[in-house]
Amino acid sequence: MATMQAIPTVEAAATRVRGCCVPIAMPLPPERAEATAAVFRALADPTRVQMLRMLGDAGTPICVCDFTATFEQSQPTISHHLAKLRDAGFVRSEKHGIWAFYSLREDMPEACRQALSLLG
Amino acid sequence: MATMQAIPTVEAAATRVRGCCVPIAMPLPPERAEATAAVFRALADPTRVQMLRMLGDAGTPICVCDFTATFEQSQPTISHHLAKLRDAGFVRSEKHGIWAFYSLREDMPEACRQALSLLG
DNA sequence: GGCACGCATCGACCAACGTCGATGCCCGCG
DNA sequence: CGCGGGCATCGACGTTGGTCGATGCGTGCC
Repeated sequence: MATMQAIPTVEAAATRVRGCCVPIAMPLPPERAEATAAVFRALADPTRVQMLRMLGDAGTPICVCDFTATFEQSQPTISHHLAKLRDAGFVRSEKHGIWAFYSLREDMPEACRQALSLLG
Repeated sequence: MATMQAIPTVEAAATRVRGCCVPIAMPLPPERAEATAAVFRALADPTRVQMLRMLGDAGTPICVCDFTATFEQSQPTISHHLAKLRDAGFVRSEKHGIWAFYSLREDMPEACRQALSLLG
């Protein structure tokens, strides 16, 4: 079945002899490629991956102080990661008195929602 | 249905008065979170996003010289991006004479395969 | 056998990122 | 009204990542 794999390769190599270095049409408009990369960039850190999984598992907003108690990182760093997730469109924050709670955005961008589904 | 959303928030805030700063159990083992982040890190660049889409659309191996002719980046930079995709498990390379062809790995890691499906 | 070509690797540079301590702001409480 | 606590912001630092020019390696061709 997989023996068909090698054929187009050699085929292509032969074709190259007179058709090399041909520019390829961009599959995505530049802004779209950048936006897609930005979503992935927000997930390119293990701490943020864990945070999103926690929010998904909990189903309820989570207090920043709980995150601070969970990870072995400083409070500013925790705030930094949460801000990244918020800027990327994954979460929103609401303040209740002294505390700030973060939760998954129910109106999350579609790209974020799909990426979320394959965390882990 | 979604009206239940606001309740646990205030509820949680009230609970916090005596249950604050409680560590959360890690949803993922650290290595797994790091591995997941690594996959996303490979996709955290618009050029690499375009490259993977091109490989998926083409269905056949693509020559490095074509990538070089496509993007407005130097040849070493193109090589660099392709190496990142190869190290992450997305693509493989084979040389035919002078040319090097890259193609999507048919035995791609599951995490990569899933991530590929939501490119764009 | 030397030459030209395609590609990978190297070294350097700058920007972006993760991390921290210090600081400032806002809220609830005495 | 001042005080303490939770969180965001700021400034600084080291590390990583994207980019390039220069170089090296292997291959096909004259």
